[in-house]
Amino acid sequence: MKDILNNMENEDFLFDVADFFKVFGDSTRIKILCALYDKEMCVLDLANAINLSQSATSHQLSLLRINRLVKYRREGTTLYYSLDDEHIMKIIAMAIEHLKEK
Amino acid sequence: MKDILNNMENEDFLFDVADFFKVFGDSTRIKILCALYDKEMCVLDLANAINLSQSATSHQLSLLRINRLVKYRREGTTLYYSLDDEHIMKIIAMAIEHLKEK
DNA sequence: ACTATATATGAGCAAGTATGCATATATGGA
DNA sequence: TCCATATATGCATACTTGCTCATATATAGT
Repeated sequence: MKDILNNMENEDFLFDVADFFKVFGDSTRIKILCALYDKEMCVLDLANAINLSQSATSHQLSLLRINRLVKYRREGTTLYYSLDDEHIMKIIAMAIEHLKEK
Repeated sequence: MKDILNNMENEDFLFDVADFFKVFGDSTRIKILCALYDKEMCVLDLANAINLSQSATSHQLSLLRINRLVKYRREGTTLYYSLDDEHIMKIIAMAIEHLKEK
């Protein structure tokens, strides 16, 4: 890890690492990701499931999209969102395990 | 994951999960954790290593302490900080792997 | 072209947070 | 006890962020 710290080029990389965690650091987004683990969902159903406004849900989905944690497919006017990467739930599961231990 | 969402008791748990990630969602704290991966360090050396004031460094260490990510041992007036859990760097390493892929 | 439905987006606000400054606390030595 | 060194902490501030409201965009049907 020392080489990561000493190299200025890699200092930028640590920002990326922090930003990556930042995406998971919000309970609304965690709820969205957990909901999508079970099945793909459209925005309104997702909003109802986590008890949040359509707008707020869409804003958060946009953030998750930018960070490539979710993807979507269109069917008419409806967008069905799903997880972009199996990897993601493993990371959340890891955190859950860690929390259960302590 | 569905049962986590539907159960109100578990809704609190999702806040804990988000809070856990929130601690990692700051580049200063990531720098501290990476620095401590190599060896235990006192506050001032740590502050110099990551180019931050003593005060700010201490504030962040306090946060890391509360969340049980770091521990310390005293030697005179000096406190030597180290990682509290081997588990922690695995989580960071997982994020790094994820970022390298995309 | 008009309307309805589903979603996205920009602006603004309130709440949270990271940092620096000043100061307090703690330990050890003279 | 007084001083020096190392660290912690309360407060103020600038910055970030998640939400709501209003509005824009997109698709499909009539």
